[in-house]
Amino acid sequence: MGDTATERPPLLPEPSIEELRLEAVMGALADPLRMTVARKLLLESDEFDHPCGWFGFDRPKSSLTHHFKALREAGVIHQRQYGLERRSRLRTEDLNDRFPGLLDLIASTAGDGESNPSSPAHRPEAPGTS
Amino acid sequence: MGDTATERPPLLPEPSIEELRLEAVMGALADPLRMTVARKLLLESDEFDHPCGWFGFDRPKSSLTHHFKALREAGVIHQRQYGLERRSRLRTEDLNDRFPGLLDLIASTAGDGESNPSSPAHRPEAPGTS
DNA sequence: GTAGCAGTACGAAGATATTCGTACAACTTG
DNA sequence: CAAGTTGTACGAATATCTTCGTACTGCTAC
Repeated sequence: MGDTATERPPLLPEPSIEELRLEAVMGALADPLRMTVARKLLLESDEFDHPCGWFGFDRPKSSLTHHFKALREAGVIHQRQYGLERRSRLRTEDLNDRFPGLLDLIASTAGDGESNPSSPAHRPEAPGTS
Repeated sequence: MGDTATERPPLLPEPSIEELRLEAVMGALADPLRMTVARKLLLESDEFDHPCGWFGFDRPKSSLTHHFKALREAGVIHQRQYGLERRSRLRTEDLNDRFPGLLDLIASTAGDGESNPSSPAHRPEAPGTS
């Protein structure tokens, strides 16, 4: 598994660093589900991209696609086309560079609202194939 | 009279510090006009409450009332009933206490979008009652 | 007392965002 | 190769937010 950067699938269209606007980012993060995505990506993921099934939401798939797209278009996450599935990753560097303190803010308010929407006996297990 | 704190008009209903939610604050700040209000209050005002005419927006009055109410209900500003007019003030302490770094974020992105919508020859003068 | 001013309350129209069902495409497994 | 799985694309209904016009209130000035 030569995990070099050049081996990765292309990046889906997204705003450049210069185009990032604080209002748009905040608008994206105003939704509880999307805030949960960003927080989970920030706290529980390392450097790997995660498919949208990794988050353990029980919403319809179409809704999830919509929200992830909103996050990408606001500049909060990267999205790559890993073959069939589209994996997401927080734009940590860009956000820290453009809006220093924002990610700390998200991390520090972790226990604020709802963490996992609903999956009491259905823990989000790793997408590993057995 | 002595201008003590007890002399001031009552505070309009607002969420307590414990009730402040980051998502709600970000939702309020997602609007350009409301972001401008918060930024202007943060950078150009001292400790005084300002009437909504101080900001120099040329929108209809009803719209301004709506936006200021949204800011208050999200917990971004205080509002007091100074006689006839309703003056606004940033909840600096509460926001810094609850979401440290947020105000710095707003201040640092000052030159991002639009600053003053329109008031070239109508500088905001102090609301002093002569 | 009368006229003028500034701002809020209320209601409705319009735009926008969210939610979801269904159909389709590509990979994986046996 | 056939079946199953996962996720996206598209479209429509719903809910919500935004915007604005109008009417009303209370103070100020002369």
